[in-house]
Amino acid sequence: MENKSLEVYKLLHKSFGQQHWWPMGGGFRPREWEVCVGAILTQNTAWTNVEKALANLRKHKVVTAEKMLQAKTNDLAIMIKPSGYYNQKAARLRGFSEYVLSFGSVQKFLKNAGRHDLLKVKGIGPETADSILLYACGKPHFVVDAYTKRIFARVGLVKNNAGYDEIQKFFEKNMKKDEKLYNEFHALIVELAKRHCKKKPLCKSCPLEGKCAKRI
DNA sequence: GGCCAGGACACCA
DNA sequence: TGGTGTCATGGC
Repeated sequence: MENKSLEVYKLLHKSFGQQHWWPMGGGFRPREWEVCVGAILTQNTAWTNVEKALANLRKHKVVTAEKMLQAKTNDLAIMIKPSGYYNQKAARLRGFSEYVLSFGSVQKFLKNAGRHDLLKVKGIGPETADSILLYACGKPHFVVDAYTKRIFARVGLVKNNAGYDEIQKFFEKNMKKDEKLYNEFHALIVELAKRHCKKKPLCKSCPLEGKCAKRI
């Protein structure tokens, strides 16, 4: 069978080039812990707002799971306020920190984390879990976000009403389980969505030949 | 001033 | 099991 998902990957990669997303990236390589925090803070939130929240956490030196548990939930909420849903996310960050430290250390968590148990942590859904497993733990879990659903439904590779697991299975079945490939693919999908949104459609220069036009 | 952004969860029928 | 409301800031 012709591998359509890989074909889309190649088209995007050819058009946009290497994305250098964390933690593989070029200049700035955040520590794995910050990748986990970013995955939680970016829930339904623009990344520019997440960066402001991360900068506040660095400014107050709340840069480890231990520090996050030591901080008061209210103080944590104020630090992450720019990322929105701050009360909810402050509680989620503390709950996640507690879970991570139950492994003994962040390094042990990164090595031994499993999707099934991660999903039991309050505030960690499928996308956040897979983002953490892929970008922090370096394990080959394909991340399915809202862009992935819209784009691949539009080009006709997944059903409009397909659920998270179904879409993830589509990619993981059709491509080799490769952490670097999944990392780059997800980054390219986000890049396509950024460049080709309702306000500034790429139209003629869209790598998917306009099939994903209108709104991604 | 409205819409949207790299979701998840509680609640209800 | 699926649909709906809620959480909330900042950029355009």
